[in-house]
Amino acid sequence: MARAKSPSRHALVDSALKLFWKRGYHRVSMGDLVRETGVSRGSLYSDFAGKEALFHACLDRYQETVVTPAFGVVETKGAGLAEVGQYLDNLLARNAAHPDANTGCLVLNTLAQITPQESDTMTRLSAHGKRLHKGLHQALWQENQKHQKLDEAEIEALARFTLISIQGLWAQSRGSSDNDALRQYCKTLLSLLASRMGVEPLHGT
Amino acid sequence: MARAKSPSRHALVDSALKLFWKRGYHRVSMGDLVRETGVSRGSLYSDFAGKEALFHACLDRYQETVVTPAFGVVETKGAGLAEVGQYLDNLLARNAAHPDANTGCLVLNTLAQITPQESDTMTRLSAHGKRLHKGLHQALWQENQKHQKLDEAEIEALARFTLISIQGLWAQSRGSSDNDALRQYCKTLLSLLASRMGVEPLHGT
DNA sequence: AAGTTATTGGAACGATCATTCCAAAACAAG
DNA sequence: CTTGTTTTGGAATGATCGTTCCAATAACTT
Repeated sequence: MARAKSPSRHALVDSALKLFWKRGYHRVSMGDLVRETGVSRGSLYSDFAGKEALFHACLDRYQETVVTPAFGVVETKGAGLAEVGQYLDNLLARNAAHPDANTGCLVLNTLAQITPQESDTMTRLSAHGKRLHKGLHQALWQENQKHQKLDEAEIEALARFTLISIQGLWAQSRGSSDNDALRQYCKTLLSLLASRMGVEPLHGT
Repeated sequence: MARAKSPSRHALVDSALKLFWKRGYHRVSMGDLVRETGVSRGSLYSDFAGKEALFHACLDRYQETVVTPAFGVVETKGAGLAEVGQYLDNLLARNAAHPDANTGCLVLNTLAQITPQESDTMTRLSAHGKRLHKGLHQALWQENQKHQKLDEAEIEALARFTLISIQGLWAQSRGSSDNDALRQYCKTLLSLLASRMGVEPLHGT
């Protein structure tokens, strides 16, 4: 059972993910998906319950193939403010590599496009937010261990602040391809965090 | 010519604006607009070239009736960091007043829902961004006059930073109705700006 | 080779959408 | 009341969408 499909399941989902990412859930039709993935209509519906189920597979794959490679550095034990900076550099590099297609963040794009009624989708989106918050909190906490300048509540506030700021960064990256502005923003964010935490100013890119 | 319409033109646009704001451009049908505004299909199409033209009228009205009352305080001559704080408080109050419907910001919602092809719409959206940036820059510049701690480039960077941060705030306000988190975020943002500019910590709400 | 199973391409369906059109109703002026 | 003008409600149009269905085709198995 479950023979190998002509384009492997991962390749299929990757193609669909690319489409959803660029155009948004509602602006991708099943016809588009058939054309882009090279998989027939019938097969798509036998592999996935429908468009939404396929999209959920894409959201999961997005976590694996996009979020983890970029954000993993912040989630590693021992990560600190420097790793947050690495993560931001990673974002900037990704944006600079594709100056034409400002895709932004799939999760945030989707958040603005669906209604709270689509709760299965919503669950995945808020899980993403929790993941980022947890990682940032851990990194800031570990950084603070070195300088002992802030208490737990302040670390929590800073983590939340960083999370929301990064969301703003993503939103901005969709509207304009002005990479210098984004770079400047990241630099300011890091510098503000550093000075609040008592870290020597970083030699940023 | 141009007799008085049964619901005045402003009332019509206000109803449409409310719908677009809550559900997003693509999720509002002309049928919805007919039902909600109480204006017939025929009249809608004789008053506006189509759905997009009506939406543009809504975007303009949004500037007048939402952005200006909230952001005007930052745009007044002599405004400083305290007025930025007032603006943020205003946002929080608005969000707390409608905890059920997390509408977020109409402009940012739209930004995530349209494609760059719809350039007439895009023009209005980026005008909004320019307006906010200009107001923030002026307020920070004037604040800096009092303390003379930062140079022009740093003010510019801080203004951009604040703008993008506020965009993150809006994005966040759509996903969760956790008003405490938003309040904490605003407090952190203000506190970071204050310490960077050499302002005595504000006695926030 | 024939027989069995998986996959295909596309037709068909029902729903929804923006837009157009127009006869009937409401209204204003004479 | 009788014109002339607006406004209305809804039918008609053409397009797109997600989903279902199925005969034809391709791919394996024996």
